[in-house]
Amino acid sequence: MFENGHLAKKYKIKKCECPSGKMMRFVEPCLLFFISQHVSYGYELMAKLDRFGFPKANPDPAMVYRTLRYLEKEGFVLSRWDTKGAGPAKRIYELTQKGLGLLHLWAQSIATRKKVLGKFLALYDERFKDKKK
Amino acid sequence: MFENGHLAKKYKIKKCECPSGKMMRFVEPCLLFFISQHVSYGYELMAKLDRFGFPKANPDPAMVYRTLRYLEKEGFVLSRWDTKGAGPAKRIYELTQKGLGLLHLWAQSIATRKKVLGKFLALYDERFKDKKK
DNA sequence: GTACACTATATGTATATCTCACATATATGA
DNA sequence: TCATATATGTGAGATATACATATAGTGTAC
Repeated sequence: MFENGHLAKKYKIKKCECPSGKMMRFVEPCLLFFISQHVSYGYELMAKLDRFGFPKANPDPAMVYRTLRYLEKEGFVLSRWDTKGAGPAKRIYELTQKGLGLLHLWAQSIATRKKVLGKFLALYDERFKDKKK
Repeated sequence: MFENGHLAKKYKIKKCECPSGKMMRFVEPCLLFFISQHVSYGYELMAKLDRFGFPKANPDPAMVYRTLRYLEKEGFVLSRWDTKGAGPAKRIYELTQKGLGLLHLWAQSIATRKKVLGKFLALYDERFKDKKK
């Protein structure tokens, strides 16, 4: 649903036309980054994703697990099973050199994107500076 | 293809794993913003999109025209045919109040996303500050 | 007078990505 | 034993993007 209910109400936008503002495949760099900090596994990584704007309440396991398997298939991460700890077995992921490279690529890509958003907001603010309450 | 060919080369990422960093449905706010500046039409709007990172060389008409028709269907813009000028008839679009509202919603959403990207980059820079050449 | 480039709008389809719902299994405590 | 928390996954459908193609008016160079 809307993040800004009052604006939606003001302009009579009833249906959720949801300007999501989400970035495509953004889980990927997030997972790579977390793994670069410390080896980890799906369930743990999933819980960390709210730091980057993913919904804390009900995170979606589908994207996380599928992305992790994809990253391993392509050689960006390696996994091994951990059956030592309590509870069900965990699939522990660690970053490869190639995965580190992909993270660096993502970082540059994200920096570029941030600049574009900054430009949009600058022009937007300039255009509507008088109309602000 | 890659925006950063040298990094891709360095880490031997051959296939285009393309971290696109693109935001979902980003054409929509761009079109709304341009129309908010001045009434316009598809072909002209398409040419302006490179200001927000869309490829200048071969822009994709499909997204532009389909988004414009969607925006009109939902009442965010109005259109009329302009047969006066030279060349084929243009479909001129103008913003409605509802469309202005959607633009404001988008702006807030984009500001939020920019913050998230900033946080990612801050943590990334902190993590890899020593490794920078 | 016609071939070509430029302007202008639009659709068709394949692929990529996301969302939602569901399925499975292990350990732990009531 | 039954609910709950942990843990990993898949399937189907919806949505978004990418790439290709279709149609047509206008100006101009030959």
